[in-house]
Amino acid sequence: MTRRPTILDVAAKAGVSKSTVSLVLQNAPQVKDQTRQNVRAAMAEIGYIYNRAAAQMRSQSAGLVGLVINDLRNPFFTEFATVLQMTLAAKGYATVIANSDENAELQAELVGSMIEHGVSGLVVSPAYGDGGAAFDQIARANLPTIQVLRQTNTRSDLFPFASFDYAAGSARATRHLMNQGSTRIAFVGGIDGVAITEERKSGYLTEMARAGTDPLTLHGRSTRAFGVESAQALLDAGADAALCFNDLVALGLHAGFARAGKTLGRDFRIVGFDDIEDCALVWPQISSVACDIDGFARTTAARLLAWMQDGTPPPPEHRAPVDLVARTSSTGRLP
Amino acid sequence: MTRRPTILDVAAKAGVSKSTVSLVLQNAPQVKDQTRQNVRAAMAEIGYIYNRAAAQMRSQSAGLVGLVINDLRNPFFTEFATVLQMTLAAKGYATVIANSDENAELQAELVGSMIEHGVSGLVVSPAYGDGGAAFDQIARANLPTIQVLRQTNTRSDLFPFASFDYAAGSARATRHLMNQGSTRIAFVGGIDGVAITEERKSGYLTEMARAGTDPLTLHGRSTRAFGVESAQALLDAGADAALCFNDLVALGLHAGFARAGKTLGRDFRIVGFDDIEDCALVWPQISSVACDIDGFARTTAARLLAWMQDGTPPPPEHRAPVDLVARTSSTGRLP
DNA sequence: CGCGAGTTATGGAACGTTCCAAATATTATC
DNA sequence: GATAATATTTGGAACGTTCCATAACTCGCG
Repeated sequence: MTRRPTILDVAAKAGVSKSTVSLVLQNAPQVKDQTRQNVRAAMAEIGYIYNRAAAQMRSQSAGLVGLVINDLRNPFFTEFATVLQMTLAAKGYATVIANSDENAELQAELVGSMIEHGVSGLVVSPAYGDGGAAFDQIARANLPTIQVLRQTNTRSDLFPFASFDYAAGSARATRHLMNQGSTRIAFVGGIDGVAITEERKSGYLTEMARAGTDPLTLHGRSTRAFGVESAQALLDAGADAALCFNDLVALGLHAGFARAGKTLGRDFRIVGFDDIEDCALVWPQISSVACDIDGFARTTAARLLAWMQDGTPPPPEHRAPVDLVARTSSTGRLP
Repeated sequence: MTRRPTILDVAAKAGVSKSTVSLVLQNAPQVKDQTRQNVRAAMAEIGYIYNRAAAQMRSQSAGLVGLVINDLRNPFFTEFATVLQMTLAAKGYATVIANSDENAELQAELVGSMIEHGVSGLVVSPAYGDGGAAFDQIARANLPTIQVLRQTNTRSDLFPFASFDYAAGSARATRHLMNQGSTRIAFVGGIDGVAITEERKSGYLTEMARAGTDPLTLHGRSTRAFGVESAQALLDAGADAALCFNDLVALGLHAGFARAGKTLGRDFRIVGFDDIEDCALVWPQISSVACDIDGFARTTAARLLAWMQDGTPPPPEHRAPVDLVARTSSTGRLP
């Protein structure tokens, strides 16, 4: 096994200097087309492989972006990660994706590893808990970093925050349920006290207060399993509708009510949050507050790129609009 | 903004040579504990950040592993990717994850980019189509690479293949449906002619032949949407049970039959494939051929590590056992 | 105190790029 | 055909590590 060819070998083969080869590699405009072709041919012929580590060492940029997600198994985050990765790949950046699994310590380690790998920027959906260590490292390395979907660090000059306008979405969904005739509306899922839960609950609380009705909240982990369990609890509490913290909870309720022999949209109304694909693919279909996660991921990628390349940081806080998608689970109408 | 400190700065601070600092960085045993501590303290004090690019350039290893997945949005693959990444992270490797989105051309690009980034090994669940370019590149770079879950390249000496024993699983599931009293069993989903479809179908065909019954296949994309559509087609064809290509199709059928007013487990029996979490979290619960994807991911990580570090390649072909999990959708019994 | 055998620590030479200033080739202008 | 202007190419010096051969310590023992 012979050693990998370098630009020196390419240069020798093509009869030019290594500098010229380097220029070709960087698509510099000042090389003659003829030369460029010769060099390209030489590269192909000897099977040259670009050594990014060497380039990075000299130029301080690796064409690498880090993505740390608190729960990669959640389809909402998976979709975000997938679209972000694909958008960045189209711009020539590779993405190091890691799942912190809601573990702040692990998150700090992952961030450290990514910084060592020379990422040029980071996108973080932070884990709950003490994220201090992770963000300190980032601050020290002075890396463009966007906090998405959750904000655990309030230094929004350093770590601008981008998310959805959850409060507006939950208010909208609550009014929708009221308009459908529901009177005992519950809020289900989300861990009490956590910022995102409070946001997604705030619109609900506002609307309930305005209507003069007492709120009814059932907090817990935002999983299908929790949703399954909660169905009976809701019936026992005399609720006739629920706004769910996210679609996983809604899907859980969906199963729970099916088990209890209740028909969604008629016996009980629910609205989910995030509008993941599954909502339209179960029966009855689930209404949900739609977050355009694809568009959001693309916007995030664009902002990160602008920050990394031109040094223009995104606004400290950004709220993408959300939209209510009414389906059978809240309207009772079949599509 | 001052420049990042290097080992030279650390060395100066700690009053040792750069070589010693390097030794400490590599946890070499021959440095005195006292010295090690001094160096560590110096690093902490000046906020030293390890420069992996420089290290990689010299030592030819980046502590990076590439993972290319044909469909990262599929929960089955997401789970695999997540566990693999976390297992590798525990061993000090960062994972570059990319979604080829079933696009062979994109896949080749992604693989190229990963090789340039100096990955020490690859795990690929290949896209259908001409994967030649991607595998040629890998072969040229001579990188340990495991093909998982799908095999598009047959050079199993270079690209060992690891997957599940699908044929056994589908036979098992088919017999199970027969034992429940189903007589017109269909196979639904999977693209005709594709290797994995044939595998997952083979056990079904064998058992049907043995029972002297004509098989009934309904091929198509392996998505929930296809499953939703297929429910009516199955009823029209007079089927009374279905073995699904994967759980997404089964979940689609689940919704489709709910829409048609049919009760799974009584009016119609289905068994899915992969046993993703959702199967137990919908109602009625879906029977499925369980693939221990977590264990599989961990095994894959271990084999890749062994190959990268000790040069011992895994066996050319590995089939992890599968298990049938019978639930309401095929037995009619409530849990 | 001097010696040998370990232990620890060290300076210099890689590694394969990019960057820079300067050299050389080409073209336009008179 | 000479000169200026522009287009293209080029060597050499970085970049921050690891590796290697060698140097400098430390200790026990005669």
